[in-house]
Amino acid sequence: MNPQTRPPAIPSPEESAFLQAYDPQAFDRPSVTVDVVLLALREERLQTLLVRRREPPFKDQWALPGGFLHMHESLDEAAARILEEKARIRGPYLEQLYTFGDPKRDPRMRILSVAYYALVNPARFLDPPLPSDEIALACLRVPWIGEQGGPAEVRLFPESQPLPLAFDHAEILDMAVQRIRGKLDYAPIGFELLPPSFTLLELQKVHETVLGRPLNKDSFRRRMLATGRLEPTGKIRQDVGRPAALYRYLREA
Amino acid sequence: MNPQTRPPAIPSPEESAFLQAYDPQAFDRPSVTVDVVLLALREERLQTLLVRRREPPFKDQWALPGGFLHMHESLDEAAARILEEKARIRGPYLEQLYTFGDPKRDPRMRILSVAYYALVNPARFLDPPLPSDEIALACLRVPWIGEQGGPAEVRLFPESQPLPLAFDHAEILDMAVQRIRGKLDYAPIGFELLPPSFTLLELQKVHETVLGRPLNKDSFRRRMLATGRLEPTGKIRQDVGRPAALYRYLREA
DNA sequence: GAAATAGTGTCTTTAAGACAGTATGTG
DNA sequence: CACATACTGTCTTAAAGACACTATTTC
Repeated sequence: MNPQTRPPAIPSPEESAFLQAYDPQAFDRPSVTVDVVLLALREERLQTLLVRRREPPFKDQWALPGGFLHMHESLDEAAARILEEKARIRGPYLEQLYTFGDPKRDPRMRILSVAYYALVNPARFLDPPLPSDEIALACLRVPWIGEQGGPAEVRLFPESQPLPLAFDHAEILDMAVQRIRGKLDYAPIGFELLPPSFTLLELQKVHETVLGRPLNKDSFRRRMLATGRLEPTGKIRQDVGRPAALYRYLREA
Repeated sequence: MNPQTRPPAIPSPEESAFLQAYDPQAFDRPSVTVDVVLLALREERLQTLLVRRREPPFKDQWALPGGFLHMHESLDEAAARILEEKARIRGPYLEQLYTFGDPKRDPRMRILSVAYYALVNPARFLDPPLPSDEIALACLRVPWIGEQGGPAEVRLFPESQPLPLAFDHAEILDMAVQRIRGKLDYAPIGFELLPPSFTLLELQKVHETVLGRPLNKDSFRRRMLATGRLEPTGKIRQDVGRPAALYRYLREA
């Protein structure tokens, strides 16, 4: 990066004087929360982490894990903190999704939500047993395929009724699924939902579950191996049928 | 907001310890601005709208057009308002880009920037003549191809020196170019930079300028016509050489 | 007619899909 | 052995790229 095109680190004396006189409370401001769509794969289903609200509005309904942005932390740090607080997950794949700012999205007051989505291997957070009354990994059913929008449905158990979500969290969830589906086509992020080593068929099942449609096995193998980012670990998974080679994902180019 | 509930500006050592332990700023609010990367195409160059800052910080430097979010408007409305205020442009293609929230991105205080990008046909805003001292359509030069990141350089004239931008606006600009390049591959948004009717070669030149690389003419024509969203207007552009059919973009599926 | 751009037809190349056939484990 | 899954090879199909050729204008 060219330093010439970047702002100077130290303000001039003139600017320092201005900064001291500045009243940061001069204007009214919205509150800012960070909400996280955590996606994980369990039992061949896409699942998402929900927490039950203990206070109005939407008391006792389910919502995405979230919290207010602290003044000293970046947005990325806030998202990571919230995931660690609510689900004890550290260092997952985490990416900013969209910022939701409808003036009426929270009935109390003006609150922006900077939404993130996280992909995680569920083995990493089965430590505190789920589900409970407070927090649950809910099943996600997305009745549409491809990248177009559509309502995602969320259930506590595969056969129970769809849950209504608090605020505009259903919309946030929709966008998270839409985003990951679109991204899966050109970025091999499916492995983020798997343990460090996995077979090609496991990776394909991940893609199929996320995309909601079957994939051609031959071309999937070819495409994945052609990326050059899958390295055989040398080990073998013996399950049923012929043993399969285990691969590891190479993050560096 | 009641100022009494806020901590004093300069806490005593004892209070500092309290503040650190209990993080009272956790419920303080950041300011929120909306900044817009306006992209237009003039003279076969990608250009972006910049305004000169009249106040510190970064006084007299160029910045993206932006402003504080009003409490009654949505983020989309704020972006549209800012574009109309700064450049008198109404109803352009406008899409949220990313939210920038580094705690130190503004030296005054904590300010989030919800960034948008807009695509517009420059014929629509040559009404107030540009450039001036206050506002300019600056040339964009992006020395990298494809969708990977890289520093975008901005100049007032094609041959002048690159301008430093205020705050983290260079980073925002980088991401806007990255986003539109990625999107061009699967969404035919090039026509947003053109007048309502255009020839296929004009559309191809737009794609080439944005992507920074030449495209195959035959396959570009085929791909565009195969989308089924280009409708011949029946009219003809006579310029030099054989006249070309003019097309209009069909927004509905 | 020369130059320039528009548009068509077709061959080659490449990637995806389909599918047969072989390999190697389990019971 | 049957069965299940892993992997290879090859044929077909569809899209992209390359390129030759014709068409229609301006000069």
